[in-house]
Amino acid sequence: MDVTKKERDCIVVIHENSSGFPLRLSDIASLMKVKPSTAYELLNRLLSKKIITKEKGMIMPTQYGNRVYSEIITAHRTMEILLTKSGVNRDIACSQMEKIDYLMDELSVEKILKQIGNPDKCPHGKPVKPV
Amino acid sequence: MDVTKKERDCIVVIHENSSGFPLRLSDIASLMKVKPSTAYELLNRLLSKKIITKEKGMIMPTQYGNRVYSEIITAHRTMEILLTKSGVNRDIACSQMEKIDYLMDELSVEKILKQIGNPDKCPHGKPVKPV
DNA sequence: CATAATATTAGTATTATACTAAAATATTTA
DNA sequence: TAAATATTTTAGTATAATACTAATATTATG
Repeated sequence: MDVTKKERDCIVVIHENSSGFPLRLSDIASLMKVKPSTAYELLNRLLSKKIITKEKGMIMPTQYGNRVYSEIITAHRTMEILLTKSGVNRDIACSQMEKIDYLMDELSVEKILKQIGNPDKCPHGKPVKPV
Repeated sequence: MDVTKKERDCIVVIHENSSGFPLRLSDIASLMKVKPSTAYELLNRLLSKKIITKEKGMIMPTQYGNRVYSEIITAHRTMEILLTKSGVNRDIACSQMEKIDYLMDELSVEKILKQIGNPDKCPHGKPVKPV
C-alpha cells in the first residue's frame, strides 16, 4: 500500500458514499470538490494501482481497495482512540489523524490496538475494523 | 510550521550534525545524499521559511528553526515511546515516526506526553525535549 | 596568483495536484 | 428516435516539490 494524501481522501470518500449504488466520476468530483478532469486523473491513478474498478461509469473499490481502505481506517481509528485517551478532543484527534493515518504501518497499528485492549469502536462510535 | 518531508529531513540533519562548527551546503548535500544543486534548492526553501540562515557559506538554524526542530523531535520521541510501550520495536517505531512526526500537532503531542507521564527520554535514551 | 573546492545558475525531468476548454460519449426526454 | 442535456475524456497549461547534469561563478588554500 502506497498512496498519496489525495488518493487516501478519494478512497475514503468512495467508501463512505457507496451505500446502495456505486458512485460515478461526477459524484466523486463534487464530493472531493474538484473539477471532473482532476477527479479523472486521480481515479486513473487509483485504477492503475488496482484500488478501484470502473464499469460503465460506475466506480467501485476492488477487494484490494477494500483492504487498503480498511488499513487506513483502522490506523485512523486506533490512533483516534489513543489520542482521546490522552485527553485530545475527538474531532481534533480525527483531523489530526486524517493527515497521517495512510502513512502508518499496519503492524505498529495492530500492536497499539492490542495494547489498548482491542476496542471495537472509535470515539465517534465507528468500528475500528470496518468490513 | 509547515514543512515537507525533505525539509524535515534536512532540518534534522542540520541539527544532528552541527556539534561544534556549522555545516555548509556541501556537507548537507552529502549527509542528505543529494547533489549540491538539489541541496541548494532545499536550503533555499528553508531560508525563505526562515528556518535557517546562511552567512559566508555557514548554515545555521534560526531560533524559529530550533523551535521547528524541537517540535518535530518531541513529536517523534513522544510517539516512539508510545509505540514501544505498545510493544513495537524501537527501531521500527523510529522509522515509522520519521514518516509522520513533522505532520503532528504540537498540542496533541503535548497531551500524549502528559498522559504517558512526561518521560524525559525516548527509547533510545535521547531527550524528548531537545534544547 | 593559481588551483582546488564550493556554490550558484540554467536547463531538464518526474510526480502529484488542479485548472480551462474542447471533444467525445452517454443518457434522458420530448 | 432525434435533440437536448449530462458526463467523461482529452489536450493543454500551471505550480510545487524533488532531483539531476553541466556550466559558471565564487571562495579558499597552497
